[in-house]
Amino acid sequence: MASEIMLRGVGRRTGIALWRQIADAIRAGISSGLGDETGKLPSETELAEQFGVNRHTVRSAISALVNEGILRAEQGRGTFVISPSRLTYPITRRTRFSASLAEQGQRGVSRLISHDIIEAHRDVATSLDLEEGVPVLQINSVGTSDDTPVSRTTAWFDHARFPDLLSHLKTTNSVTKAFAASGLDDYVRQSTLIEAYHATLDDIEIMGLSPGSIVLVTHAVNADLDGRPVEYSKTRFSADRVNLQIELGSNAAED
Amino acid sequence: MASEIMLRGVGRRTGIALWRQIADAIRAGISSGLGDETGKLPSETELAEQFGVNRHTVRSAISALVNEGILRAEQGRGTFVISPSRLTYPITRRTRFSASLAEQGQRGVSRLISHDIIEAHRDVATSLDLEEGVPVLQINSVGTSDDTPVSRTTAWFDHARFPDLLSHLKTTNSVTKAFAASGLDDYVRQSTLIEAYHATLDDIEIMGLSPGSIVLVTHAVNADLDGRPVEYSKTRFSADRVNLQIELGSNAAED
DNA sequence: AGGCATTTGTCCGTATGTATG
DNA sequence: CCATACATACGGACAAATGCC
Repeated sequence: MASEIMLRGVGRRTGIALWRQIADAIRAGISSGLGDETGKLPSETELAEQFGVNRHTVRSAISALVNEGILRAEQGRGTFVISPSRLTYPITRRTRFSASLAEQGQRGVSRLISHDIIEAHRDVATSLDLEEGVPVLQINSVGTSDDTPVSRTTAWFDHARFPDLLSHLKTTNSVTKAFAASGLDDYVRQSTLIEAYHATLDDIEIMGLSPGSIVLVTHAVNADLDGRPVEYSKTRFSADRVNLQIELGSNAAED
Repeated sequence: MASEIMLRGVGRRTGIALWRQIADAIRAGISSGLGDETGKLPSETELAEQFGVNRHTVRSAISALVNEGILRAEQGRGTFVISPSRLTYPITRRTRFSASLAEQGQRGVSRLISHDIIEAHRDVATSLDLEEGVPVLQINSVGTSDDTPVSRTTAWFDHARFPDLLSHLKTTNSVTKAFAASGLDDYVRQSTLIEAYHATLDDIEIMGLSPGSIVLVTHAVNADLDGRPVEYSKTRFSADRVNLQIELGSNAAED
């Protein structure tokens, strides 16, 4: 079926090598159902025709994707898609990190990789409704689904209000449970801002992305039921591996 | 002030030319407050040092951004930022296209550029809860803020239910008013899916983007107050020009 | 006015990466 | 594998415009 979704979209003298443009197009096409039922891509010659380039150029693109672990090339048989599907990450008033990932990917986990007590600077202070310079707990974690890193998060918490949060985080490995152990039973998503940019070197290293790939960034504030912010987080999702699903709430008549 | 936000992040042999990586970094840095109060960038020599490249390479990057209309270079004086700010587009249960744009950019308009009656195929049919193959109205429009295109939308409507929608759209130039003229007084956002990918040639032409830049895509379903879908739309935002702001609704306890 | 530092603009040549056939 | 053409990146030198002393 669908194998001419991408067709054209490559240009020259753009500062982006043709082989990378084609690699990006194939990677994007895979999530929208490129490749037949067996996951077999069109032949190099066919792809070269579709994109209007030389077969060598297509080979460079495929070679890069094989290197990323997205494709597998078998001599005499063809080129095959390895991980065909894209994760859908829900954003709701009650978004819970680890739970959401686990629902779709079989083994979704969030792993704490570093932490620190720092002074809140502008963005963090305003988001958490604190004075600049007060101590906040900053944690970095990586979200994984089926052994593939799909996101990385930096989150900040008011250290004065939750002095023992870090130790709870380490034992429970869950923000929700750590909050509960700190006496906060429930919290809701207060605001979410979404932007997108090209992966930085850090993104590339930590999430195993390829240069030039896209990162979806959410800036989120969670608040307790009184509306006081308790967590500010910045999560970078690999746009090749996840979509964001916004749930604005019940769609019954609102009044 | 802030002029070393970007610092590093360029790599070689990646298939993406250094000048384009640097152009992307500068473009991204501008929205996070690069350049001093007067909008003056560091000199070409300084930038070259910061990025660890030759001055000529920085010049290529700047030249591309001047061409995009983002920077202005003046011999003997320096290089200056022209349009410093990024638009924030809100997504709520009651998102209204033209109104939202108009609030921030002074002159936000949505312009209809083409339309057609076509047969619904899979995505459209399932999103609108119709049978595949039934006639639907498809419209293409471009959203503009301050004479700069910031988004382009393709939207589909059930032709059987709203046979006169197109003529209403042409006269009112507003989906909300056209719905009202067709007897639908109110509607709410039912679902929103967000993804991101590299700009296609169409995106580049229609929105005046540069190759390799990023497009944020929202797939949205609007429904009447009985929950029946009335509009399915796919909007592509220039990620360099807009952020998406998610409003999940009141954050009082929900039960 | 002149002199000088700073900054962008233009030219040269050369090495390497990219793309074709 | 090979040869060829063009884009990219570097290094250096100098011109042109600006602003300040």
